[in-house]
Amino acid sequence: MDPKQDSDGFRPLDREGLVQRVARLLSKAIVTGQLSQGERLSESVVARQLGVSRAPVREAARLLENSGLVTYLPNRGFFVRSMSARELGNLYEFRLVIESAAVRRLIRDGLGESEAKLIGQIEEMRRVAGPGFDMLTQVEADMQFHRLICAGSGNPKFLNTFEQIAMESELTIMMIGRLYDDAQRLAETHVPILDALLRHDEAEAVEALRYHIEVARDLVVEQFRKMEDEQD
Amino acid sequence: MDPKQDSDGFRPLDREGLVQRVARLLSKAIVTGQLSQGERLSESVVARQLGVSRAPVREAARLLENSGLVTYLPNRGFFVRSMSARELGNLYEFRLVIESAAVRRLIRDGLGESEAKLIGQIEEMRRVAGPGFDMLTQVEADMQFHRLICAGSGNPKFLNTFEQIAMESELTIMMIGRLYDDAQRLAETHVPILDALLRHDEAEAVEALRYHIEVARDLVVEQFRKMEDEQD
DNA sequence: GATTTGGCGATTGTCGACAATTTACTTGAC
DNA sequence: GTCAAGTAAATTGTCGACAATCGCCAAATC
Repeated sequence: MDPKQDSDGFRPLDREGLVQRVARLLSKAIVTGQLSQGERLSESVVARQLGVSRAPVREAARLLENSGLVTYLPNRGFFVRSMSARELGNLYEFRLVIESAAVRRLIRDGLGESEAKLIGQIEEMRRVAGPGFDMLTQVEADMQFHRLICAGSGNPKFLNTFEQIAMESELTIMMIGRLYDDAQRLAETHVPILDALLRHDEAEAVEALRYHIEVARDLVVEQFRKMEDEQD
Repeated sequence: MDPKQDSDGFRPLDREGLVQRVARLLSKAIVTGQLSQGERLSESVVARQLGVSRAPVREAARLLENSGLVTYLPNRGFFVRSMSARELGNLYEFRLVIESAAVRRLIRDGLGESEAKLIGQIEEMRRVAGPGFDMLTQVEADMQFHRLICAGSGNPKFLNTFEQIAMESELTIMMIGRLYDDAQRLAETHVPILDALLRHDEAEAVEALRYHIEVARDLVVEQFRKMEDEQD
């Protein structure tokens, strides 16, 4: 009997716990806007709706708190995270710091197998950039590119931190609603980053990353401010 | 087991939740080495020892997981985090990235009330640097200086991220055991950081921070490697 | 004798109920 | 009519119990 090859595809069992399933449902509901920001997340209500007890719901909510999707107030409960324009700016500043560091290490250590992955991800982004694909798909393809950078950096802390704020970033983008028109253009601003990475040009890669993130930030913040004005 | 440990310098807020109290006790037990690394944290045992049920213990452990003090394996439970020399290096690299960014923003926005706090913290570090103070006090005074930098940066994400890895840093330092001899010297390497901050010299402040963190890293890693060799 | 398989003990996963706390409402006084 | 206090409803905080799962060890098989 030869044991199962533990190559790359080493996950035959999809048995994910109840907590993860609840967390995924909740996060999807939040990101897709089914739950509006500031809304209360009643443990009892969610538990009843999903047909489970409060315990796994509570743990799932705690997980989402780490991802910044919900906030928790003692003796008050969980609420869908609401973002101000200021917090949004802070989020993008933070992303720039983390990803810049990841880019530096990635270049210093050599890209390795990340090279092919990044190139492939650019292709993927172009593929889903056109109409016919929903925004969630486009956003996730975008995030995946940045995730690959952090994953390849060699320091797991960069990836961990990125994962924590990735959901938050998705949330803000989905909140905006229609970044759709600019999906194609935004996708192309990833190319200079990749080019610089392939040339092992550290300064240029960081600069391209800075430009890309600041463009995205300005786009999001601008739309966000418009929405705020409309609601006032 | 000691009945009461009310002697720590925190506010005895009765309004503090049971979860936080458990989390604090556990983290203290881990940092002070009462719980050795790799050791299992049985929910039932901890709950029985503290006279509470498993629910708050479980939540507290989840909190500690975010701080990197324990790791969680599905259907297996919680274990006290064990660190390799490699992870330790990654931790300090990460700290350098976060704190450098915080320093830059701190200078750009102006120090404000952080100035007095930082100066006062240097005094505090000198006060507890000598003999007669236990290492935990010295380490916490050190961490508080860095915490103040992140707190004053204007971007709460820097502080949040710092808090997540602060415990982890304390853990590694306490693991080493006796950084004691160098407490005085290490304390003084904070001074150049403060000086540069007061002069609003961004480049110099970052450089001083880099030097300080790398000195600390080398000290810890070196001692850590010695310990590893002894155990082999 | 080595490997597999079945059962046993222990631990985590989940649940429903009760206690503590907060919020909203009602009632009363000014 | 407004504000305050008291009370009731709803929600979170905590608990003990039961079910599902994992690791270990002995027995059985080749």
